[in-house]
Amino acid sequence: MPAQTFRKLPYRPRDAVRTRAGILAAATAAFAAHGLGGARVDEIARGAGVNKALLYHYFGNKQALFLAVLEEVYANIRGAEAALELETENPPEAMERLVDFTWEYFLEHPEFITLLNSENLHRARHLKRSKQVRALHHPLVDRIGEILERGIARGDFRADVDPVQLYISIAALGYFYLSNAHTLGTVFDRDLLAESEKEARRRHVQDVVRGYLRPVVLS
Amino acid sequence: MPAQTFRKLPYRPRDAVRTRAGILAAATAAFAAHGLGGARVDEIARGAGVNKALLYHYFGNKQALFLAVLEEVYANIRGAEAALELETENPPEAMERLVDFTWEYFLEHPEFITLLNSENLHRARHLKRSKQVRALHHPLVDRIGEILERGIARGDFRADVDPVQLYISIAALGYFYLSNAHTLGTVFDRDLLAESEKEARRRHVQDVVRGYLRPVVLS
Amino acid sequence: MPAQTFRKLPYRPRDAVRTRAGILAAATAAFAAHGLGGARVDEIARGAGVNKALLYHYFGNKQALFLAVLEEVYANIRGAEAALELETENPPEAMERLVDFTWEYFLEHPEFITLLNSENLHRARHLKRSKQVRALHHPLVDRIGEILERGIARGDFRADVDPVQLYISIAALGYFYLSNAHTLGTVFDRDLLAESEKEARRRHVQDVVRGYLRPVVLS
Amino acid sequence: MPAQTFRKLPYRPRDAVRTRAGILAAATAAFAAHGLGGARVDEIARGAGVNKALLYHYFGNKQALFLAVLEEVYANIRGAEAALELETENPPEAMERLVDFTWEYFLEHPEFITLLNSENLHRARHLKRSKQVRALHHPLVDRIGEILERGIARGDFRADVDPVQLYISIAALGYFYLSNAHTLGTVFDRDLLAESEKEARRRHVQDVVRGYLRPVVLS
DNA sequence: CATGAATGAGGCTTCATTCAT
DNA sequence: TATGAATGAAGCCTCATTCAT
Repeated sequence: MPAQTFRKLPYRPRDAVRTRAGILAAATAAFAAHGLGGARVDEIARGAGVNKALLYHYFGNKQALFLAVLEEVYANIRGAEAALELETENPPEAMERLVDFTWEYFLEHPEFITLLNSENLHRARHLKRSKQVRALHHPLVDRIGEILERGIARGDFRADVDPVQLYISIAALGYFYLSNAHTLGTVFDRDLLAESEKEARRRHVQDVVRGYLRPVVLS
Repeated sequence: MPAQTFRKLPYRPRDAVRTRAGILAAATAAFAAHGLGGARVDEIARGAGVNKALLYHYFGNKQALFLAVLEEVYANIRGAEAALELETENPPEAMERLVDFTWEYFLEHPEFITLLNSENLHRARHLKRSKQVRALHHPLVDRIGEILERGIARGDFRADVDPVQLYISIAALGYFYLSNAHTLGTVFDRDLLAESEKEARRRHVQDVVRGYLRPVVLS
Repeated sequence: MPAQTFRKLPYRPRDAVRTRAGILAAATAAFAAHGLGGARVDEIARGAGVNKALLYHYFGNKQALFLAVLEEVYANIRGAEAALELETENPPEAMERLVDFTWEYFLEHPEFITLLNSENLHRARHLKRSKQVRALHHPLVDRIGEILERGIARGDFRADVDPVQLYISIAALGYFYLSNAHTLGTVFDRDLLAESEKEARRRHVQDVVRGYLRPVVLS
Repeated sequence: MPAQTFRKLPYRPRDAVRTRAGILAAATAAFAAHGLGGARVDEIARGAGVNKALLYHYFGNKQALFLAVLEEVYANIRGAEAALELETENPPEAMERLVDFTWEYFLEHPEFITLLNSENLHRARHLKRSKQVRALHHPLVDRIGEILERGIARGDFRADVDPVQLYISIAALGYFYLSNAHTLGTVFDRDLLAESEKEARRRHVQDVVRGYLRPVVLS
């Protein structure tokens, strides 16, 4: 009840930047929890502590707001990723770091998963309109390519690896597990989100990627 | 089954069964296309060529209908899977068959993916109520376990593999690619659903699984 | 309060034709009173004693409902007009009847005027989509043409009259007076809608039309 | 008018007058295009290049702004009319000039028509509050009365003409044609706003007024 | 078994207007 | 004088569901 007190009293920010960010945050939460169609504009406005009309003033409509959210979460993950130290002497270690980062990012940002699922249900209709998002991903592919090259040169990795395929697989192994944890947990009767299970999955994913990348030995 | 039957015209028995199946088919299509929240009861009824009230008569409400759809698609995939010949002499080949089957099933049954995504958005709320679905999955885990055992015994596979983790990974590598093809295709600027790309993915998935399962060689 | 009683109790018609007509009537009243933009769907539904959703079920949207109203009022005026006995021996008398009818119709159907004004504000956007309305007006032009021909032949009328221009003038003299009675009354400080004034206008319109149609005498 | 004036930059005096006029012009355009209810305060402010709050500062509210617009357009038409040279030796010529002026004014000021229609939809609620508008119209009636008197005295005109009725008819013949051009054009399948049609209408209106005013000849 | 008619609740969006500076 | 930020009220429309036959 104190929160209310703060919101009701003269805490109307009148700070466009902060208000906009607040709306975006509330929208991210709502879209993540219920999907684009399931989220309620009313709830978002309430969550941001503003009037619905203001939301429309800033973002135009629900779909544009959804796109803004998508662009932000993409910028966030790629931003965090960019901060990784991957240009190490040791390509397998770099790869391990990338795998760990990806798994942990999904784990700590469940909204990323639901948001992308929702966008895919709509066949990426919104994202396709984005002008920034493509550019965000070139560096990622380049960096993975460089790690692979160095690793192949050193004999750490097998030679025939497509960086995009590899990245999709790294993501897939974590994303699918988390995205579908509820149905998988139900049908396999196993609490996949228990801490120990999550740690087991992390190791499994590392194993799969490492195992796959091992050079092929001819007997 | 008196005179009425004749007076009221083509009242073939089993109509009820067929009508029910028609509704289920229309519902599958609608839920797959738009998700649970996005599908319209009106559209389902129209698609099945029946009155909305009849749909309620048969299934009670939208959510129960959704669960019926889920149960059906799970039964379908597990049924097709069960028909696979995996008890071969050659465990790597059996594994390859399972991987191919899984990839191809997802490819040919895109509804399976959207339906599960939708159910996961709802944290498997409906599926948890199902009494049949769990039983459906025991054989799957058992069979994978058997293949692994035989393969390990023969030195085909590494020794530390959890069948459930493995199955989740096999599914993940295909499912995520297809489920997120639209966003991935957009951000990587690549048509992941082109025939050649799909075939490349199939090979990649095989490579990953085979690579992972290779016994660990100590130098 | 008895009306309510009837509406609230099992007087849900379940008679599609009657319900539809009721909605149309309520819509006519509302659009006439407030224009297309000013009328409220809520008010229309309440006026018809039905739920808003039903209105959308029958008419699709507000604009389609507006068009349905327009088509109905046009059909009504042209229908009433068609019932006039104009094929008399005496063309001036026929003309007089048409003038009187037109004036009185506008007087007794003020909704016709506001509806058309509203549609003209929208540049006839809705009416242009109508398939029926054009056909409705051919007979009118033909009949006026015939009266004129006979009158000219008999020396009752001047010779150079375009039937469409004439009809527009006959309508104009009454329509504008009634349509703009409020502003005209205000600026000229005169109650143009008093009974005596209306009767005076009727005579004036007859005078103008008769005066105009008189054959031109060369001195 | 101290230092501030120089510090705050181009604060020309009389800006207020110009700003007000700009708002009025934008409002006239918007109300003419969409009616009172259909016009958007936002659009008016944008059109005037000012902040919405300023508009409220100057005019109080939308309805008061609408009244201001009405008063201006009435002042404009009566002002232009007053500049006509009607006190000629030749009453029929004076009448012809008035008819031409009226027609042409409507033609060149379509906003006048839509604004009055909108005000009449509201039963002249705003205009009735105006203190200036009534006074504006006395001279008009007087002048028409004088022309009529002189013409009757000279035997140019019939004797029983009410100046207000006559003016209303002169206005009606042009106003209704233009106001309802879209619906009339649609139902009669004729482009009433083509240049040739407009010129034909002008001549027709002149014919009707002249024909009506001709003295009644007793055979 | 099957249907057409009807509805309550709620969703997205718009808009005139006011506030704080 | 002028502004950008913010809002309450309401408008159009949709949707899952029920009723009466």
